[in-house]
Order: sequence, then structure tokens, then C-alpha cells
Amino acid sequence: MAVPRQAPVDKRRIILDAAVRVFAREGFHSCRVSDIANEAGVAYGLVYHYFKSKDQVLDTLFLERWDVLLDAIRETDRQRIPAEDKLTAIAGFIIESYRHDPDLMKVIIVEVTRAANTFGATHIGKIGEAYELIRGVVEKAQNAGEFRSEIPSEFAVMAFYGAIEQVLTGWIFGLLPESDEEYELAKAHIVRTICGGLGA
Amino acid sequence: MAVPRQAPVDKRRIILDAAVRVFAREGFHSCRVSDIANEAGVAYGLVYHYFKSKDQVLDTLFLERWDVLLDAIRETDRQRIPAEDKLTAIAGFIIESYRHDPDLMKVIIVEVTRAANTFGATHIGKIGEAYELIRGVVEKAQNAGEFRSEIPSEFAVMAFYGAIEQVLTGWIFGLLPESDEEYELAKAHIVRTICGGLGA
DNA sequence: AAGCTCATTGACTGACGGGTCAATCCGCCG
DNA sequence: CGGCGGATTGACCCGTCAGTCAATGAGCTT
Repeated sequence: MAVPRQAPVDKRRIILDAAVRVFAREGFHSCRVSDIANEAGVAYGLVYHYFKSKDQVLDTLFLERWDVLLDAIRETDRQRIPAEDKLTAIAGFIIESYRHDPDLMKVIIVEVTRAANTFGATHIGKIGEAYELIRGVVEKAQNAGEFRSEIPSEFAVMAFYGAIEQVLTGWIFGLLPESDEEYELAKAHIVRTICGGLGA
Repeated sequence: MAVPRQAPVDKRRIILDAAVRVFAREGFHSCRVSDIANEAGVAYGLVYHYFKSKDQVLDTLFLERWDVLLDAIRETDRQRIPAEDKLTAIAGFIIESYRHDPDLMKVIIVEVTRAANTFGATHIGKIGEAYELIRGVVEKAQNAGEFRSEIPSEFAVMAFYGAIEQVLTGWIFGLLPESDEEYELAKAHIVRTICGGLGA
């Protein structure tokens, strides 16, 4: 009667969730592994029972979430809707991720995505996958005449993703006001800027 | 006959220049202060003679260069030219800074600007000053009817600066091809995307 | 009930690197 | 010449963790 060993509580999950809070609060480099253990209400050594290293905890957090993002982009691209709507959906997904779990997104953005030197190095591939998927959306739109072809899709992606990341960073560091309304406005404004431009 | 004490060589400058190379090569956190001293051909302790801490070396590098950028933006804004040209000038200045001294810009972008958690925290104010100056450019253009007012200037800035930073990051981490021609294209494309939009 | 497996504990170790400081060097001035 | 002050040196100190490991305990299997 194969009773799942992990029936009562999944300590691994508890550790990961605690790590999100600790990384968000203190930063990956400044925090100690013992902080994670304490936050999780678990012994120090248990972290090393489930993870090979402190780095691997962050890796796991990032990969778990980033794969969800990649799937969401792929799924969006599969729809038969205007390219602009696809971009709105992608920006919307990222912003909703932030609204739903700000700590996790903060960690991913601040400690991985924006820290390509320290950590991203390992994950540049994964991050590049997202760029590539979005580039696909843009390129198809250009071929279909929805977007003008004047601007290389590589630049379009940088502008689009750069705008999103910058807005999230603005929220994270208190440079932009945050509220449910602001989140909705951001989705619309980002896409409108990238697709429609600032020009009168 | 006040002979300048520092006549022969300015060791302080030598240390700063060496630090740029070391930070660019190994990253601020991974490198040791002794690496900087070795690169500068100077004794370990001399770094602490001129700087209070390892952090202060990076601080100095950042502030020196960022103030030049702020001045450049202010100077650009003073000109009587179309807002789009101002943005081109600003993007151009940043990209030229990168072309002129890639190591220094790499350090500033990767270790300060994009590392707002670790370091930027101290410099969020300075970074915000740049946003604010650019926002001024956009807002004036909106009031003059050059740019449409539909998009709040705060978002416009995020999109503009985000696009630039993302392109630089792409170069730094080898996600975008680099060449003199690419630099020129980037200036044009970034501004054209932000001002004209992707839409057909 | 005995013994096995595996989660769990937390004290301990060892490396690493930032920062200190006492000593030395050197140009200048009286 | 003698001595002052600032530049320069680099060995050393010392705190800080990441990661280890031997011991404990809880439940399952036979």
C-alpha cells in the first residue's frame, strides 16, 4: 500500500517557500543558509538534505517559475489573435505573476534575471529562450504585415522585455507607485508604447 | 614653487582603472581586493590608503561616470531640437560611452544599475535622477504636442531606458552581435521603436 | 520486536577574504 | 644633516558563513 513518504508535510516545499521570503527580504548574497532554515522552522542541515548548495535553492526557484513563463508564452503564441494581443497577454502574464507572488518575482528579477553576472550566467540560456519565443511572435507579425519590418525583431524584443523588466524593477524598488490599478495600466501602457510609439 | 605632490603618477587613478578591468573580468563580488592591487601593480594596503573600502572603489567609479551622464542629459535637454532628436542624443551618448570604454560601462550596468539590490540601493537616488531628467524631456514634448499624452511620462521613461539597458546587456552577455555598425543601428532602432512603435 | 531506511538535527570545521597596522621608504624643508 | 609627513608595503587578524557529519528518531517491513 505505497503510502507516500511525504504524506504530512513536504519539507522541501516549505524550505523553498521560506527561501523566497528570505531572499526577497535580505537578498541572496546577504542572507545566510541558517536564515532560510529558521524561516522554514527546520534544522540547518535539512536544507542540505534537499539541496546540494545554497545556489541550488535559488536555481530551483528560478527554473520552476521560468518554465511556467516559457509555457505561457508558447501557449499564447499558439492562439490565433493579433500580435499586439499576444504581447499584451505576455506582459499581462508577467505582471500577474508579480501581483500574485511579488516576493518570488522580486527574487527572480533581482537575483537572477538582473544579476546575469553572478547567477544569470548559468541561466542565460533559459532567459534567451524567452527572448527567442517573443522574437518569434514579432517576426511572424512582421511577415504577416501586422508589424513593420523596419525594426529587427531582436531589437523589438529588447525594447519590449526591457520595458517590462524596468517597470517591475520600478515597483520593486519603489520608484513607481503600486496598486491594482497601476498593474492594469502598466499592461496597457507598455504594449501601447511598444506597438504604437510615443510620437503624436 | 608649489610642485604638485602627485607629479609622477596618480596611483589613485591607476587603482581605479585597474579596478574597472578586474570588476569587468571577474565581477565585483567574485574578485578580491588583492586582485585589484595586483592588476594595478601596487601593494594591497594602498587600496585602503585611497579608499575606505572595496565598496567605495565601485562607488567612485559609478558616481564619476554617472555624473557625466547626467550632465550630458541636461545639456541635451537644453538644446532647441525635436524631442525625438533629444532621445536619440541620449541613447547615442550611452551607447558611445559603451563603445568608448566597454569595461567601465559593463561594470556600471552589471554591478550597479542592474544590481539595485546589492549596490544600487545606495545609488537609487542617482539613478532616479536620470529617469527624472528623461521624464522631463518626454513631458515637455507631450505638452508641446510632439508626443501624445496618452502614455504617462513615467512609463515612457521606463520603456526608453529599459530598451537601452537591455540592448547593452545583450551586448555584454553576448546575446546580441557587436560591431560599430550594430552600435549605430541600435541608436536608430531604439528611438524609432519607442517613438514610432512596432505597429504597421 | 528487531532491524532497516531515511528524514531530521545542529554543533563543528575550514576556507576565504575584507580590513588593519606597524614598519619602511622617500622627498622636502629648515 | 636631521627630522617631519605622507606614500607605500604586505603579513596578519578575525569574523563570517557554506558545507559536513555523526547522532537521533520515526515509521515501515518482515
